[in-house]
Amino acid sequence: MPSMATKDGTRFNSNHPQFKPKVINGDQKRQKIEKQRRSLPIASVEKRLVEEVRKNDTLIIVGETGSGKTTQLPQYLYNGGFCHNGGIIGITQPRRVAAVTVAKRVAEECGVELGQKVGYSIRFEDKTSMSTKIKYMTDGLLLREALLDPCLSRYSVIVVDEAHERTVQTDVLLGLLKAVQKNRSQISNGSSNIHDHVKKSNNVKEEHNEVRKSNPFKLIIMSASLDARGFSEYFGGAKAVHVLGRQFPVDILYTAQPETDCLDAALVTIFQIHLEEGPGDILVFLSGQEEIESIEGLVRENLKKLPETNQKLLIFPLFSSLPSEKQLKVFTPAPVGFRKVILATNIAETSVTIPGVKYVIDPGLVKVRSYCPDTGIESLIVVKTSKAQALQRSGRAGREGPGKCYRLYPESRFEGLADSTVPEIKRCNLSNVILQLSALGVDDIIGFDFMEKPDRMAVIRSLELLYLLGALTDEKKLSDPIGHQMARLPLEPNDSKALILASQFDCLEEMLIVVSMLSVESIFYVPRDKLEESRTVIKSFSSPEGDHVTLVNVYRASIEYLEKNRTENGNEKAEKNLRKWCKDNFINSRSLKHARDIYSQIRENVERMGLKISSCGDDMLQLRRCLAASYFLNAALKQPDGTYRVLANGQIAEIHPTSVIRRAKPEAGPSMLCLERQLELIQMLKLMTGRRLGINNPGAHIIGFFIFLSKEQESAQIGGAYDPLKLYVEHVIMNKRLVFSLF
DNA sequence: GAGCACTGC
Repeated sequence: MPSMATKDGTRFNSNHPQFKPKVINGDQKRQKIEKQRRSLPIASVEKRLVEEVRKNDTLIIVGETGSGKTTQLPQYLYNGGFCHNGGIIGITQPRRVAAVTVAKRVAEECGVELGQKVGYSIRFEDKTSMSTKIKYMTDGLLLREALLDPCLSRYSVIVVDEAHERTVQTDVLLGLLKAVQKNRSQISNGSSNIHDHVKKSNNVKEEHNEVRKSNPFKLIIMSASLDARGFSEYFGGAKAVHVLGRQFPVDILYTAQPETDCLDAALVTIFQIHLEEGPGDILVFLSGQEEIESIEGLVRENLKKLPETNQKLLIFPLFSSLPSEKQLKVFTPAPVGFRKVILATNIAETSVTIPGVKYVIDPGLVKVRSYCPDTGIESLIVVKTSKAQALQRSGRAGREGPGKCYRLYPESRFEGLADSTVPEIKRCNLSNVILQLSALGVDDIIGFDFMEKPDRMAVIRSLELLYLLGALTDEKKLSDPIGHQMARLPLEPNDSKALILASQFDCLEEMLIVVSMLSVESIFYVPRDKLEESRTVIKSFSSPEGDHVTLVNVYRASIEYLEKNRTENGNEKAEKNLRKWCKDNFINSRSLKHARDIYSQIRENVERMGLKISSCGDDMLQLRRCLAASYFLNAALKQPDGTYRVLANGQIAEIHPTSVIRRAKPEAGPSMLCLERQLELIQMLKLMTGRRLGINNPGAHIIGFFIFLSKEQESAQIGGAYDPLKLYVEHVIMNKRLVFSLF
């Protein structure tokens, strides 16, 4: 009889009819939950943990997977009286789904309605109320809250969960929390010297929360990595406690020799497991969509060559841009006698947990974002994983029972890997971080107390951009009103600036669409086998004015479809039909929905700021000018040989093959636009060193990543006080001066 | 004619 162990250790027979789940009454349910709670590893140290928090203002908790720290600790603290005096417990998560699912679970455990004592708050969704005491949220959201209330005066405890992931948001938050803690302890000691900015921006709340603020502020950092030293040192030698986890043992296997062809090695290993090992699904970690799709083809091909009885292997690709309905398929259990193989990116490392996985194949590579401060370009590169990451991957095989992990490299290579992944803050563009910190009153970014300092040149680059966008003054303070407005918008600085400009040039309605669409993952999704068909469909949206206007067309078309459908079929049906419409038009409906959410949020933001919202109808000239003015650093010149050269750094650029202006290669004619992100990729490939470009290149066409102007237009009177061409050329010159003075 | 890892406000 096959039997399975449930999470709480009870055993049940999965096939026997009498064990089908019965409707259980409330009391039984409570008892079951209580039993589960008590069986968690962390339960045995509840008293000690509460005591440690009472004794220490900052505590590091290292809890392995399955310890129950995320759901239990906040409840222990609540019961331990940490919400007295009206303060609340905030727990931050790097991901939205985690905040939501954990909050739901804890509300259930507490036997309360979600949104009352226990709630969550994420972008677009706030399930909290006046009575909420335990609040789960994303770390980014807490950062936004800090802009309105820099002392975080509502909170008596903040728990930063998954701190080992070291996202940009976590790192900024840690620095901020450290400062808040210092400020609040000074206030409670009566020696207040809190920053002026904090006082000014918080006048009303200050009085309101005076009582609470005098309470000490407890800070708890939770990490899954075994090494707590870094966090402890950063927080002045804070105490660290360890909580055991609950994981099944995973056998680690290495190859004898280094593999030359990773894909081939992965392929061989898949079949080796499939043919020789017992039941259990296989999870393979790959670097990206391309790799996944090619290995998928190879597995299918090889499978056909096997005897029919051995062909019972089901293949599931899994990556973030895959439409949701295809992603969901990995959760359906394999039919009896079948085995699943999941070909996944990093998404399966933390974000998605797939039941049934017993075997993990880890080629030891990962695609990461990297940032080159010299060129200011972000790109994606494939690098070796860290030890911590390899550990995280192998752990995916031991969720439900003992498992095996096949590392496709020799053990000696493992020893040579970095202990942990380089924190994101050291490999990304910092302009948004700096904007946020400036809004919090931090003027000296280089001196800010980061756990790990970002590259100095990267800071300078980003300061430069913000200065050129008009967000910072000469004194590196946030400018009024532009800087303050930009900091309030949840967008990239360039996009925020585009909105502000658009409000002055009567095209804010359209710019709202553009920045919303630019904020989401790629809007078109084309399956490999439908390449030809997609081309004609997508063409129906494309505008000779460029990719931005094309995005406006897509958005408008979808809204028009939705609204017409709504009046005929009602809201729910209309949304359903829209998803079908998206599929027919090769649009990723998840991305479109996301864009619509962002649109409404940003629209509300700009309304509150008092920006004028008007539409330019079908005349997109001003819209393009505003884009050129905000993305001026991407301005490039067309060379006589047909290539483009970026003015700000002299790099050779090319128009992306998916751009609607790829073919047009802008002749003299209307201005053209194309997608900045796509060009950045090409730009990266065509790096040019050395020679910097003269502005007065005869015969050259000025091109933005966003705007093309022919020679004729360049000399023509653009008129009015607003001249985008002049504007960005001036800016570029200014930028060059700045850059050179820094070298 | 080429390709975007994963999050987040």
